[in-house]
Amino acid sequence: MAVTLAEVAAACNVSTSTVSRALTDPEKVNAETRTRIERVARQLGYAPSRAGRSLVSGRTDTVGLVVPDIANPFFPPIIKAVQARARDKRYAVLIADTDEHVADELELARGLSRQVDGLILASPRTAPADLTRLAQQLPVVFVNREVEGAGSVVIDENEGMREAVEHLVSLGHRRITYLAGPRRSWSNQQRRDALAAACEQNDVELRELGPFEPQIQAGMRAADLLQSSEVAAAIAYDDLIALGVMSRLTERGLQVGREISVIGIDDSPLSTVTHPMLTSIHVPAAELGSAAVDLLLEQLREAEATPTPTTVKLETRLVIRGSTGIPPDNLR
Amino acid sequence: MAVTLAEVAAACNVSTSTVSRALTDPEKVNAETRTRIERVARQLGYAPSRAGRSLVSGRTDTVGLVVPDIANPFFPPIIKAVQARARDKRYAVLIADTDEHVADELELARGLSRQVDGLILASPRTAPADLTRLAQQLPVVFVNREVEGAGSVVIDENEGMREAVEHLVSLGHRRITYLAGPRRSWSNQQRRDALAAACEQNDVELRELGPFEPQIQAGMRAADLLQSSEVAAAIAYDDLIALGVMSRLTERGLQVGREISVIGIDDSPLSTVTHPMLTSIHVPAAELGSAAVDLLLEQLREAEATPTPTTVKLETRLVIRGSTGIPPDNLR
DNA sequence: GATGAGACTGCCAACGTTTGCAGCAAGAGT
DNA sequence: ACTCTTGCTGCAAACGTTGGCAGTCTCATC
Repeated sequence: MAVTLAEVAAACNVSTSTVSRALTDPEKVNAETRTRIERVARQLGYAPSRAGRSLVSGRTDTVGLVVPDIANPFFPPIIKAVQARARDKRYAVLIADTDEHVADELELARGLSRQVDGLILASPRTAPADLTRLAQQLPVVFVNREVEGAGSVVIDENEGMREAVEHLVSLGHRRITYLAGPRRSWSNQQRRDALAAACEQNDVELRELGPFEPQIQAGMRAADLLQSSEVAAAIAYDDLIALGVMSRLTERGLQVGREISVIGIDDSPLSTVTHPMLTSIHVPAAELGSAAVDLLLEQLREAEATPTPTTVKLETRLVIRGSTGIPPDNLR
Repeated sequence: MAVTLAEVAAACNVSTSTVSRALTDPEKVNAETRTRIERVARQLGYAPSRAGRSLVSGRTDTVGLVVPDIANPFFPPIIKAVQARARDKRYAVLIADTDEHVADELELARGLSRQVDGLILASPRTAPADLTRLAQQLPVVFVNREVEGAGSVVIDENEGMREAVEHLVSLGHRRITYLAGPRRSWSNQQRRDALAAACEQNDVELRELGPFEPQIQAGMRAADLLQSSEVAAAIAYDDLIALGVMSRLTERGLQVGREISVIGIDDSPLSTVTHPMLTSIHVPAAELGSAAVDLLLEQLREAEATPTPTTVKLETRLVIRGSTGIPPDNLR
């Protein structure tokens, strides 16, 4: 079917080994034969069989990527960055979507682990022990989560949160509601802690509603709860929740950015489609993705040597748009 | 490293062939030995090597999926459906994103073609001849595009467009502007034709602006052009353009749904986050994805026999929300 | 002219799986 | 007692690639 080394070899009157070397280890073979082989190979449309190669090398030149929800606009930029970086390094990417189903996460990762050299898990919600065990079986890099004994790329929410709280305070807010993400989510913990610290420091009262799934629908539900409270400023676990909140509040006749302020996290492309546009804490999604690939490939290179579990931390910052403003007098 | 057939065989005192048969062709081996082998295999955590298997079978049990832009909310539902259906059938999915870069499309597809059994190309913009040639080299199914000699899954925009035009007419509109998609896009042609036919039938004047890339930014640009025209109703090539239009118009103080009506196509999840919510022509994205997989696997089964290039056509319908309304008196 | 070095190249085994063929034992039919 | 079937199992080849090892040839050196 496809052109094999043997056919190229026959056409050149050399052995398969020579052809193999000519194409992968150019300086090991006579310049003249090499160019001849290269020409014939190109002419015949030769492409190495990945199966044959990986059988002997033990590698697959493929990395796996597990995300909770491709439809969540936070992830596509990460996915794109992962693919781009992987492609640069001649790796293919297998993607699995768990559909926010925590139970499938580990199963999908295990399934993938048979056909990849390493794994990138984005925002996993599986129990720490299981993740550590997984990381012992093959190189794994976690995005948005720190795991014992494995590499990870995380964001530091503190700066962004501090800016967000200071922004609200400067507008006159003294009370903030946190619209929490999934209960067992690692990044929900991080964000909540960062927000609590920032509130403490600025003498702001912090309340909490939730948990909510990172979906627009959940945000709409959150809006109703929020509206019946006495708080005029909300910071949501992510943009989707924030957008759901905005959508629902607007629908109910409230003016977001005047009567109530909403801040999201992720600064996804969607932040700019609503009116008013969503004030959001920017997360460097693309960097998250490419850093994860770099870290993973590093681990692959070191192989069995020292796994050196590194954590890369990326900064966040507030992007102010129209969804935040001065609170009404009665809620200052 | 990983557990192999040979190890299981040794542990069971049988040959590798027997183990292989026991696990893939159960009725070919004695019931007793089979259960013993199955037990040991599970115990040892045996998992077949995909490389070994595909070397002899010639298959990879993987399908490729090429999309123009993961970040475009139209595609995630398709991707999810493809993955889900493929997983059911024990296939893995390799995804490639062309970033709307037409030139990369074919290159990515070719690269993928070496490691997959078949390919699904979503909304390709490559020239027909190249696509036909690609389809001759391996099984390919096209989504949102009909290609000579290859299977495809497309949508029939006619019904949805008819409903959209009738909806606008019933509100009092006599003029509609089409915000065109990319010039060489097959589905742009389809949509434009369907719209033209519907306008003709309803005695509506049709104008056109564009072309625009399917991105929110482009929609914003479209909004300014639209606003300076004398038309109070627009149907956009897709939801992203429509959302960009709405966002920009709202920003400039116009009331979408009153002073101007906007209709999108795709009915993506985003349609409900804006205010007013976007009236959109619903496209069955999930069905598009699973139908594509079904069609592709069918082609794989038939193998070299008869490629039988089938076209599956899915229906569209209008979903009325808040972005459409009665036109102002001076623009009736 | 013998020796050694160096540059290329070919042979062959190995990777893990599947599968056609042959072997074997046990039982059925004559 | 003989052959024939039937049911099960093992042998060995094949898939395409890589890489260690050894072989050949050329050329310089003494």
